[in-house]
Amino acid sequence: MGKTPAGQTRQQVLAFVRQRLLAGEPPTVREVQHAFKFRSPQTAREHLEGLVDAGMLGKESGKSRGYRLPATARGRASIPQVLVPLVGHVAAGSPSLATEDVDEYITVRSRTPAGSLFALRVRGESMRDAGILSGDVVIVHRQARADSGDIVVALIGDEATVKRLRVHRGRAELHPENPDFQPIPLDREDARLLGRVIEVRRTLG
Amino acid sequence: MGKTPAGQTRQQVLAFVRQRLLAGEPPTVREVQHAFKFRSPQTAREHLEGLVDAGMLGKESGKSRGYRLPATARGRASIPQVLVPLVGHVAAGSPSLATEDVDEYITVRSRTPAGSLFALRVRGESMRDAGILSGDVVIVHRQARADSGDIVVALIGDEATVKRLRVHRGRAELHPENPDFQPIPLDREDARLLGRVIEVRRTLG
DNA sequence: TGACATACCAGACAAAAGTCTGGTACGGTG
DNA sequence: CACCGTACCAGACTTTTGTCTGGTATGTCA
Repeated sequence: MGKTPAGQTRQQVLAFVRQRLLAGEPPTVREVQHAFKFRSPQTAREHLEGLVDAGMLGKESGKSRGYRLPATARGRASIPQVLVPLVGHVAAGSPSLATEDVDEYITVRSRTPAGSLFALRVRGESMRDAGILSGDVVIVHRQARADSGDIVVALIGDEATVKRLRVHRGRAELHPENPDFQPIPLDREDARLLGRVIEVRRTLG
Repeated sequence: MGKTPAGQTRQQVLAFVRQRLLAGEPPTVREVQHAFKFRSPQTAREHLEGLVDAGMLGKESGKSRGYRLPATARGRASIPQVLVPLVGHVAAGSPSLATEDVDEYITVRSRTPAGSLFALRVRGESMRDAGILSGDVVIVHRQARADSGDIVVALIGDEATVKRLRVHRGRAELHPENPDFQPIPLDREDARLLGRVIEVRRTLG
């Protein structure tokens, strides 16, 4: 019936599927069918399989909602975007996601797997001279070790704090970047390194 | 059988589902079942539905792979994301995109239409005390006017510069936030306000 | 003109996945 | 102790979804 010019519908199908995939909701064949008012799921399937054959879509065959972004576009060209939880409170116990209350998710461009990143809102002015102000959001890569000079997040007792790590005469210390604050030795019993700050973000009015 | 302490498995199920959702691949009930080696899909379902009842998960009932992030987490996430061009060089002529060379695009969460935003890499230390360092990326909302106190981007001659706008005795001035630099009056012939900085980003190592 | 490709449809089958009924086992609690 | 709630299981039903077979219509190109 209403035949469209060659390749035109296909591009629109690709755009539709891509959008859904980026939203985290892979569409079904029939969802594509209805979005384009096809009267047969097969029509949608032909477009989808065509895009897969052309390498413009990936697919997990047989599984429901199995169409994916192509492996090429994910691995090579651009740095993938991951959703990072902004945790309002870092629990003293486990560094796992489950025990922290998540306020919202932030999109970060990183090659790091999503699970190993979290975001934290900074309180206080102790890192002022490093350009990290109160209210800023820091993206943190979970890691138990860091190099001297790295800006890190550590758990002191029950509180998460952002400082610069300095290894001074073989002893690790957390150095604030503000002359009003004092360094904190990291070898305390109740101190633990949570991760390294890989990005800082600040929103202005 | 292997009964686990109350609520423990549930938290792990939540972590599992959340991770899958963030990866853009919502799991099926049976995928959860197998991930936790339950012998009945119903067991997985009970945990999932429990998490939905507790408001920790959302769900599109009946549909396959229908579990979602809870509405609370999505509410803010639903602020649209726009792709903002990171311009390497701000042309002296027009403030339009076409004449600027775009290095890459950055994802920003903003209700502002995409066309009215651009991003710029900061050079120099003139805004050091405002927490904006050399190499930082600022997201700028194009606007010809701004309030006193706003951090703005202005074109001075052929060069874009980031400063704080101060209206001082009726005269607009661009104030650096670094005592080593001098304020610049904005009423010069070759000066023009490009926009207001709405976000600052810094990537560390 | 015929061979071929694209775009689409009808209707069905089969696998995947959501859902339900009815259970067992264990721990706490009045 | 009986009672309730949590954690789990077996097995089946139903819907959703992927897939297939066999078609029509239209355009291109030798």
